[in-house]
Amino acid sequence: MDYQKLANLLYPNVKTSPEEILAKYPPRNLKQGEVVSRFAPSPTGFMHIGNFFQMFISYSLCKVSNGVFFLRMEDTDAKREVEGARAFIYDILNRFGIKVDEYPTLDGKDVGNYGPYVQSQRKELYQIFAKDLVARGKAFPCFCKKTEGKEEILEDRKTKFLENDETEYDPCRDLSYEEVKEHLDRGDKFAIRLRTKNTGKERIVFHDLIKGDIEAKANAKDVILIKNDGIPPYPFAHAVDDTLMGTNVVVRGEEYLGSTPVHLEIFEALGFKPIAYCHNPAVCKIGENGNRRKISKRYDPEAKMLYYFEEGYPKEAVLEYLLNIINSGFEGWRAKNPDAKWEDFKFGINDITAVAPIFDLLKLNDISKNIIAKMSAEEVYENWLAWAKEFKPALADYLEANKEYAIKVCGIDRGGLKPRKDIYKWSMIQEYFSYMLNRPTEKEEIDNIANYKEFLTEYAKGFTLPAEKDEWFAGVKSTAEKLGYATDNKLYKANPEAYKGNTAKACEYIRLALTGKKNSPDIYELMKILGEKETLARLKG
RNA sequence: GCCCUCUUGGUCAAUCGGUUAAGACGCAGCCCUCUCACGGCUGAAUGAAGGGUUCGAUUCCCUUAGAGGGUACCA
Repeated sequence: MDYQKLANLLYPNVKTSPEEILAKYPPRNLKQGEVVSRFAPSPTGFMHIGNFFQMFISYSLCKVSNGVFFLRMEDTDAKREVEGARAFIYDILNRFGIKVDEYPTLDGKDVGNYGPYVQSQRKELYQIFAKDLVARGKAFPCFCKKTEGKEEILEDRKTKFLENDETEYDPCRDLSYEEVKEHLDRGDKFAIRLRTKNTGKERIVFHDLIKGDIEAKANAKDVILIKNDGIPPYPFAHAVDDTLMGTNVVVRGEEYLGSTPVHLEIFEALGFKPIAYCHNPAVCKIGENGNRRKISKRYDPEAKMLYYFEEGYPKEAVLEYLLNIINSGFEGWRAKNPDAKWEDFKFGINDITAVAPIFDLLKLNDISKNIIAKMSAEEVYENWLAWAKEFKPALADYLEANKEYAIKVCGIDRGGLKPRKDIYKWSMIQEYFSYMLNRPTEKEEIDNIANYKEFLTEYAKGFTLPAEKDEWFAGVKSTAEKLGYATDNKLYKANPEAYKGNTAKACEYIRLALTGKKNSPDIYELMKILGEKETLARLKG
């Protein structure tokens, strides 16, 4: 069989040789240990935490090694493309401050020397390598009926392939030149399949950066290299693209682990050096049946990366949380370096998690609380305002019109050694400090509380806001004492019947009058921010 | 069915043959205190099961179980 002749029959217009292409993509000039990796999303929807998780591992490996991180748009499946999805990918990356070294711009230009970075623009490249494979007898054209639905494919395969799991040789692998020509003359479309060299008995070992050495059965299927629409499915595109682009670590989801032997054989057939793999597990949730299940956009709002912005989580909180579940070294590092930026964490390749983590919103909240607790009142205000501008314009207007006051509110119990840690997302501040932004409503119920009115009437008499907290507290105590409240808690506890209540009770009344709530930050601090006039108005009801 | 991966408290997890099996979140209690929070202290809670190997297994090996993934002209 003259394979070269066959190749020319299949691809009469492809004249370029693989060598010429390879020469155009010289090896990158890298120092020892520098990682070249990529984020290769399909523009099929809104960015999912799983994509982001995987991207973030890839990005971190590049960053810690001072390597190259690039973006490749995998848009070979035009049917699944969703409008706006491309722009959305860039939007999320930008929001999180993820810097990409090489990428395709939205209007189709390339930044970087190893493009095109959009797969749909690389069709010729794939055909050059496919033709070469045919010419060397390592691949062949397949004219089997293309099927639309999965069932049909499987039905088709049942009759086509052996059931013994040893080999899956395609019936077209031994078509003669004449038979191929006949098909072509009839106008039949062809796919290209790999002519596997294996017999189903061979085993291979490959190394995974997370899981270590993995032994598996070598590929023994004549897998598709080029679909009959001329576009390669993932494995062939991966081999060609990542080789030409100089990728040296491929970070991808665990779902690819099983097909790695296929990829390895394709690399070998092409004469390419294999690339290191890092198969990361999926982010999970506990399902209704108590088992792990992949976190899903449909059921879990937190699966969508935009969710964190809608809710108003600081981006650092989300990133740190992810680092926390990606890399077991992070939390310890954070404990030792409480004030360092997350960017300074030395991401250890050996510490990447091998177990599918269960997403824990409570932990995220905790990390977020600590991050927000370290911010100044001005920073909180700016973040809150930026969030409101995007998601709650009316609130943004209020915040801008009352900037000074709003900053004071943001500053409540902030700073100092033991800052308050209640707030973990911007969207909760408005409700949290609602009583500072508006007078409390639902007064009637409060007014009916026993002794409430009596105390406040007395307390409001001649009320002035002292300059010192001690003085203020003395005032509260004096009113309380006058009305028969205990100001010494030990005495009160020993004999509660003798009193109307204690200082705590008195403070509760004041707090209710000011905030409408039984819990709030320090009363005196609130009074100072509200001002004497507003405080008095609220005390008088 | 077959193939691959994973399995330490509720969650994230440390240990890389010898520890009273760290730490964080969450939970409970106590202290502080004008409430709540913060902070401090204390506590409950973990090696999937069964076999080996070893003086000694959470750690190494095997079996089983469970979970996840794959088994497409999807990625």
